Amino acid sequence: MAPRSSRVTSADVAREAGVSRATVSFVLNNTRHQKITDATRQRVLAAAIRLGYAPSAAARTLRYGRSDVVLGLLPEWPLGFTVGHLVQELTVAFAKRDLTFVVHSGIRGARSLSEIWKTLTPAAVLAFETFSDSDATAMRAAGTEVVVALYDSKWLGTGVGVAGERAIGAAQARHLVASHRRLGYAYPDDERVAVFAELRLDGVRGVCTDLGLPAPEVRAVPLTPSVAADAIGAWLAADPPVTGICAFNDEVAMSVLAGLRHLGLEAPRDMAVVGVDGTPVAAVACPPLTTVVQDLPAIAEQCADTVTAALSGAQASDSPAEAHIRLVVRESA
Amino acid sequence: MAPRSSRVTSADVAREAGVSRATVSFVLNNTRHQKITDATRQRVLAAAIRLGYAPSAAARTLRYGRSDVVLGLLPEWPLGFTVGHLVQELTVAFAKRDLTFVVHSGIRGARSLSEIWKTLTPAAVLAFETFSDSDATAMRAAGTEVVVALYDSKWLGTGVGVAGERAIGAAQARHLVASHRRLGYAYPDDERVAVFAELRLDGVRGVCTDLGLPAPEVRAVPLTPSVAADAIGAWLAADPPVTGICAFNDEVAMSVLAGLRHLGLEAPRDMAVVGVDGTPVAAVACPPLTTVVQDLPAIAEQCADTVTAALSGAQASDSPAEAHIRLVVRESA
DNA sequence: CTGTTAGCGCGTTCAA
DNA sequence: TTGAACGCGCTAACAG
Repeated sequence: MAPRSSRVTSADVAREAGVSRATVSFVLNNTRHQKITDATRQRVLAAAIRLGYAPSAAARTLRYGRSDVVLGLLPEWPLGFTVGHLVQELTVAFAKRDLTFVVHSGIRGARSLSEIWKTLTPAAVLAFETFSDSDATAMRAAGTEVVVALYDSKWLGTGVGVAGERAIGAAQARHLVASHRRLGYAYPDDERVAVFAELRLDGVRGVCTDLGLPAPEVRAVPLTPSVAADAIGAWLAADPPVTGICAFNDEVAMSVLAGLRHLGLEAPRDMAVVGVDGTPVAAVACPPLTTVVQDLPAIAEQCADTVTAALSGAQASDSPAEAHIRLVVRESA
Repeated sequence: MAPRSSRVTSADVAREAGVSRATVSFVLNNTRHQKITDATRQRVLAAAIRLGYAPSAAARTLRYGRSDVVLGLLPEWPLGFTVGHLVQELTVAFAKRDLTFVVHSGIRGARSLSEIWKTLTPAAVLAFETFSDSDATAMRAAGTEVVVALYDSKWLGTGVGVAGERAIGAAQARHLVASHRRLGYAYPDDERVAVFAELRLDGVRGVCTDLGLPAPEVRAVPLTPSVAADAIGAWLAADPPVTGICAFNDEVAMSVLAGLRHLGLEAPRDMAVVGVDGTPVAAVACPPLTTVVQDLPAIAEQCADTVTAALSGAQASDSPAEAHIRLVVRESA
């Protein structure tokens, strides 16, 4: 590592304003129960601006034990529209609460979890996937207060995470059961998203059970039209045939649509398909895709609430998962 | 801010191993020209492990003047598959070089740029969009060595950024001119990606000019089939008709395909379309989309090389933009 | 040759 | 309002 470069420090400001470093600190942090003359305050503020003073976050972090960073740990699976959007909303939500949200991709080959939080000393860690107990313990020991895995049953919130995913599957199923007696589930061809897929599938199963319908017929549907066509053939060959498909997400749903075209069939006439995510392309699918969208700004707000509450030792209130979910009905179902 | 919690420090390790804190530091950093007995070394290492010692990054950063963080500043526009993938590859590339790559979304409503780098004291900042000179100056003054805007003409590399985007447009055009005399450019319906769109369009223009063909006919194509159909109508009504379309990206390309279906037309018979990005859905488009993909791992490596070179005061070598681009030919063109 | 002492970097805060 | 000390790791200079 190279040596540091010049920097304006609080000592420089103190010298410029003719006061002590302590006074500079008091003024800049509006410390209560420390009476500072208005004249002194102005002198310090002016000096700070004149010199372009920027407090060292490192020193602050060293002192407090943790930074104002909230670390988002992204999963290894491909990041699409939804995760990107959620990250943006989380960034805004945390900014409102004076926290800096940064994201690190937890991809294999990247740095180990411990190296990352050691580097950042975050106030809170928000992970998509579960991490080990030892990691969690170590983080807490290092000063990170909140440690949350979004898609883990340990997560407290009901509006996001586990319950939210179930509600997504349920919403798909409820739309289809109006005109289809037998549902299928188009499972993603990617091990890494299995956690999600299982939860959403669970939601579909729940609706089927509640209505006394047969359990959904699960098939993996990769993003290859010909292979998707095979899955469709099997669904339609069942007795009674499976005609309503809940797809894991819009991509998988569009693959089902491609499979239908491959067989010379048509949605929703021969088979109805519902996706998840409300990606922009879903609107230009063939036919335009009916899909379940989540209210990501609301989810982000709730996440941020939970984290800030935990940071101050309180408990945040939950909002129901259903409130965050909406069905966009287009032509595919 | 709440007070800090307990933490294992180098002093604890020193006490446990029966040596001074200096010795602990020497051992843990493999400091040259400081001979440490193997026995002592083992004792320190053992103590560190036993206690679960994790050096404070804040203290290190305070000492060195900057952290080992490389900050990626994401643009405000929607983050899709490609940016997500690039972030993953950059994370891996920087990890190889012992740097921690984190990303912050520069969305409106988020924290100001200055607050972010003050918080992180990054070794380098990698931005997708240009930032102001005052920001750049302030960052350098604060100890951040490298400050780069990827899609800015100031960027040195030829393989990524500006030159890369031009090469993408050129690749699209070169594929189409084999069988189409008049090209169209499907421009995105989003102000925020105009920087990109202009560069890619420039690449298309260049090929047309070189071959003595008319300049590409530019039309905005939103993600609405009926509106896309209008654009297609205009293209086909031209004299001679525009029959080869370079789309800004796969989404826009798929919208063009939807517009064709809307008119009862078919690609590539009535109009050929080439996308950009190689998104997974492009493979299940109707018809499957021909698209230009970038070698993101290679681009990430080159970015990381440039940054590390700059961090050590050297100059990295460039590789040509064309080497990072590949055409995936499917059915749409 | 091996290991220690001492002080720095910067903002915060207690005691005076 | 301020001097002094603290948080934690690094390293030049020095002692054994």
